[in-house]
This record gives sequence, C-alpha cells and structure tokens, in this order.
Amino acid sequence: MKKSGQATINDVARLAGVSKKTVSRVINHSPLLNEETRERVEKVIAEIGYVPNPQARALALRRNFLIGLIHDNPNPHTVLNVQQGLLEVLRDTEFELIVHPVDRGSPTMLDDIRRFVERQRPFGVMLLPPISENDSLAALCAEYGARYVRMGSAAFDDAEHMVASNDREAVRGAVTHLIEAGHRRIGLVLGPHGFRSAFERQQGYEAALHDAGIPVQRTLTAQGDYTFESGMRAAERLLDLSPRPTAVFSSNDTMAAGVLHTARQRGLDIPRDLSIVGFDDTSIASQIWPPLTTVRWPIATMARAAALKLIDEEDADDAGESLFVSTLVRRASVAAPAE
Amino acid sequence: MKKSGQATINDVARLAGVSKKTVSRVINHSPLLNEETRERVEKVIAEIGYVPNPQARALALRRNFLIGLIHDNPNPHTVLNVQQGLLEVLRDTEFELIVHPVDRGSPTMLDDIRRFVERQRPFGVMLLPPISENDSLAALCAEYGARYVRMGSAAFDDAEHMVASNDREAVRGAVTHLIEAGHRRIGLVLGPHGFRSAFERQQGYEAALHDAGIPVQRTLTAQGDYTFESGMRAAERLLDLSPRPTAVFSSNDTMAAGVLHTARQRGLDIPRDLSIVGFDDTSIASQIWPPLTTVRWPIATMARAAALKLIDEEDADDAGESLFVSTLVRRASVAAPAE
DNA sequence: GGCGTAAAGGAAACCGGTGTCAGTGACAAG
DNA sequence: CTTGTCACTGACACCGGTTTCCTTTACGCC
Repeated sequence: MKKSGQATINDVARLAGVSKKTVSRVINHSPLLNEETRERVEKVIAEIGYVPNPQARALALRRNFLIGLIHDNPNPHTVLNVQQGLLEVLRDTEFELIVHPVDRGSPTMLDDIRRFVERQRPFGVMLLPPISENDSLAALCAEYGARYVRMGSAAFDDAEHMVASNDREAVRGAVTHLIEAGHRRIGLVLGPHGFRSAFERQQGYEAALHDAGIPVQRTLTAQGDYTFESGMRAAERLLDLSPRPTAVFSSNDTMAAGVLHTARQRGLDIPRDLSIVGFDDTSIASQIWPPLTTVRWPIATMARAAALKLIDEEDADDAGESLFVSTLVRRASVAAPAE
Repeated sequence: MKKSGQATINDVARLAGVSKKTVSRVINHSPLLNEETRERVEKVIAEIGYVPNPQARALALRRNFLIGLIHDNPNPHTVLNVQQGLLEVLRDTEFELIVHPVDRGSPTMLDDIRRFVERQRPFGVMLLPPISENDSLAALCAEYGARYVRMGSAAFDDAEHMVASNDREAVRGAVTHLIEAGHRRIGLVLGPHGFRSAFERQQGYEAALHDAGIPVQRTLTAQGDYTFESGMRAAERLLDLSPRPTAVFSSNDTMAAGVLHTARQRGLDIPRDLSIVGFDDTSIASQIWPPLTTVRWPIATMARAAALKLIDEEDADDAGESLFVSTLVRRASVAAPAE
C-alpha cells in the first residue's frame, strides 16, 4: 500500500489479520494450519503479489539455495551442456545457478575459488574437468560445508561426489572399431599432459591395441593440447611417418578436425587414405566433411545426475548413478584401410 | 571459538573490543575512524578469517549484488563469450552472475522470467538475442527495478540499455566483398522469421546489391533457421537454380557450414564453384575446410561494456559505448567466380 | 575554567524472514 | 466441574549485517 517496494511478510500478516509466523507457515506448507486461515492468507498473498525475499530467508535458515558451477573448460559445448543439464533439474526448485569460470594457469586460481566459496557459501558446488581433478578443490568445498560433485573421465571420488564417464572403455571400443575395420597402424593424438581425460583415453587406446595383439609404438603417439592447431601439428608429425598410419584416434573432436585439415592439405582423401575417430561429439563432428566418427558422452545426463546429488534431501546412501556410459557414433570418417 | 560455523561481525566486535558498528565501518572503509582502531579490527578480521555474509548484507542494504543473464540462445559460442565478457568485469566486484536460460517457444517463458526477476530481484539483468528483442521483457525488468541491458544486432533501445552490433553495415560490407570479387548472382540464406538479426542481415545484403546496381531477386533468397540442417536445405534450393548462384551469403556460420556440406555433396569445389560468406566467426568457421570468410562481431567486448552499464555508479549520461563494429574475416571460402 | 565543536564509537532499531515456546479454545475423559 | 489432549496460532528472539541517533572524549579558544 504505502510502500512502493516489494511487499513483505509483514504486509501480508497485517492485511490477513494474522501473525508473521502464520504467513510463514502458509508459505512453507506447514500441515498444522486451519484450512480457512490458509486460504485467507493465500488470497492476500495473491492479491498483493507477495514473494518471499530469498536473502532474508537464507539468513534466517542459515543456508542458501545457491549452486556454484566452477570450471575452467575451454570447450563451450561441454560447459553449456552442463549448464543446461543442471538447470533442467534446478528449474523446478528454489535453487539458482551461479557460474564461476576460473583461469587455469593463473597462479591465483585457487585463491579465486576460495574467495568465491568463502563469500557465497554455496549450498553445492559442481566442479568440471579438468579442475575437478584437483583434490584440494574438493577439500576446499568440504571445508566450507558445501556439497560438491566432481565431473570426470573416470571415477576418482566416492559415488556421492562423482559423476564419471568411462573414457577408457569408450576409447577402447572406438579403437577396437578401427581395428575391426582392418587398421593396424593407428596413430594417437594425445590430450594435454596432466589431464586425467588425456590419460584415460590413452589407456583406452593402448588397451585396444593390446587386446588385438598389436604392439604400442611410441612414434605413433603425438602430443596435443585439445586445440585445433595442436591437432594440425600432431597430424603433420604422424603423416610424415613411413609407413604412414592408416587411422588416427584423436583425444577430442577439435584436434580431430585439425588432423582432418592437415590431411586434406596434403591431398589425402578421408576416409580412404586415413580414417579418423574423435571424442566428444561436439557440433563440429557432424558439421565437418566428412562427418566424424566419434565418442559421445552423456554430458547433460551426467549434469542432471550431479544436480540431483547436490540438492537431494537424503544424502549419502542412495547417491544415484555415478558412472555413465558413452557411445560410439559412427559417421563417415572411418573406412577400411586402402591397401 | 565456540561456534563451528562462519565467523560473524559479532565475533569480530567482541574479540576486538568494539561495537558491531565499528566493525561495519572498517569493512565499508568509512573515513571517520581512528587509524589505530581500524588496524586492531583488521587484525582480528584477518586472524579469524571473517568474511561478511552477503545475504545479511543484501537484507540490510535492501539491494543485492546479483546480475542475471537471461537468454535463449542455441549458440554456445555466443553464450559463453558473453559470460566470459561479463565475468571479466564482475570478477573484481562483489557481483555474482546468475545464469537463467529459458526455453523460447515454451508458452510459460515469460512467466518463467517473471518468476526469476520477482524472486531474485537481481540488481541488473543482461538480455541476449533473440529474446532481448522482446520489449515486454525489458519492461518487466524495469517494473521490478532491475537495471537491464539488451544485446542486439541493431540499436533498438537507449544507449543506456543497449549494446548493439551493426549487422546491417557488416553484412553490407561482406556482400560488397563478394561483389568486388566479381560475383553478381549471390544467394542469401536468411535467418529465422521474426529475428531482428535475420532482418538486419537481409537488409545489409539487399543494401549491398543495391549499391552495386544489382537487382534483388527473391529466388536467390532461401529461408533458414540458423541450424546446420536448414543451411543444407537452403543450399539444395539455391543450387538447384539455373543459372546457379556463384556465391552465397549465409546469415550465420552454422548454416554456412550446411551450405558447404551440401555443395560438396554435389561435387562442387569451394571456393572455385561457389564462394561462401558466413556470420559470427564461431570456431567452426576456422576449423572447417575451406576456412570460412565470415563476419566477426565483438561479443566479449560488448558483454564487458554491458556489464559496466549494469554496475556503474553514475547512471544515465555517460553510458559508455553502445554501438560496436564488426569486422570481415577473410579466409579461403571466397574466390572470383569461375565464369 | 567554561564552552563550543568535531571526531570517534556505542545502543538500539531495523531489514524480512524462521525457530522456540507458550497460550488459546474446543472437546473428550475422569 | 476439572483436567488433559489436540489443533491451531501468536509473541518474541534471532539470523548478520546497516542505519539512526546519541554519548563520550579531546581539543581549541575566549
């Protein structure tokens, strides 16, 4: 009425002729409330358009409804899919998502994250790879009483704190697919040093070769760092080899696109002269020519599961699924070797 | 000491032997404070690691420090660049970014946004295209006392509320580039109906033709919806034309990739048989073969400017820049027509 | 010495909610 | 009629900050 700003619980109480507390009971669906009273209060609430103030609520409850998404991930595809998955779950709750990208490499990164957690005291925190692999980050979250879930390419924490894909198995399957197509000289474009995903994918590659009794040759492995340019450089090294590999597994799609680029520059026909398999199934995989055979991991599904772990009432125990399977998406970048 | 939770202003006051208010003065850098007292309080703050509770602060100040990012943008590249730009500015402030994607097409979209603004009462709101073009959204923000800035492909609001690229001019330049290369039959892949960006880009295309005295032919325009598939379909239509266009301007890169895809399926050589220009300079533009000539708009710069408009003290007046120029990035997808 | 003034800082109220606990009235049992 | 129980509701303190207003102290000046 007189106040121009937001209606408060006091306004509702006064207009409905009840106490604040009763209004609070209505808002929180307390069961011990006279139906008549409830209706009267609800009517007033609707009339004046009262909406509880989340800050005041947070203060009184000594908890808030914020979920932090901390990441240092250069891949928009991944980040956005995670956001989408999280928000699908949070949409119908009173939780809000606060995004907090950080700068890997920056020496202040950890302080940066600490400041964030210290100040906001988020109820839950979602950690994306690669920084999710940092154990001290998880410890930091726990220290400040925040629930956390880490996303990663392998299970490196309890189910309660983890949503993991099984990159090793997925890559093993992908490389086996190449072997079954007849390839024996298969190059590997490795991900950046120190990344768990890079390691897992390498292990999967080696496991597949091992399964098939093919010796692992160091020369067939080229270092990359998940960027397009590094994929190009890696391809240059691999394609200089003699004999040339007839197929390449690239640890992500972006580098695979780089490999494709270099191969084409050298006049090679894909997949006739070189089969390529990527990882991630980002949009480029299906939009490039030829469309890329690649591994798809269920990002949004994992994010949804993570959101549930973060906000679910009954903690511990039934923490829901934590290991997710990836699938090989077969497109046109793989064929039998020319021979 | 006794409390295991967060240290509060009361703890600091007690340990420093001053009142809450004095601690508050220290935190807020009040000038009328004895240097000695300030130091004593600061020492205690550092010792017990006191951090003010943002919720309590928000309640007392009757304002919060939240910036909402509302969007319904299917393009991860754009969204993530915007986030990055915003956060670059917000990083050194006490503001936090809450992301709130919504579902275009959903009939509850407006309610959804209203609920968000009503509940959180964010200090500022950033609206991304295409929903930024919706005037009632801007009105809604204003209604709830939130500052807002709209991002768009043309200036459709005051400088204070707008960061705009000038798509029309940018496309005019891009198409002129094609004309100067010798093309006269230039196809247009249009963006989705009702999108301001689609309209602006179309206008730019027509302006360029007009400048060169080339009549605009309706048959050379194919409808698209910014997706890869729609680009493919549009290309099918355009490439069926006889005489065939020698060049195509696509209203975004994703559709341009679709055009490229279809053209290649038909055995056309790019750019010899068909020149292509895109828009956005997303990562696919440089990773596809051949690399795409495209228009780059300064997303992150615009987002930074928007963040400043949202949080700057001195409102109105010097609202900072609000119109930003795009640049044509020349790559390998344009050549003279084959003749 | 008395007094005005300014600097420094404290007490209490307030922001908008929630928790605790006590109080009310209706009704059944003793 | 008293008592106990139950369903419902309100008074009041509290969450952790800020604001308002007032008091205390120090100091300069006549």
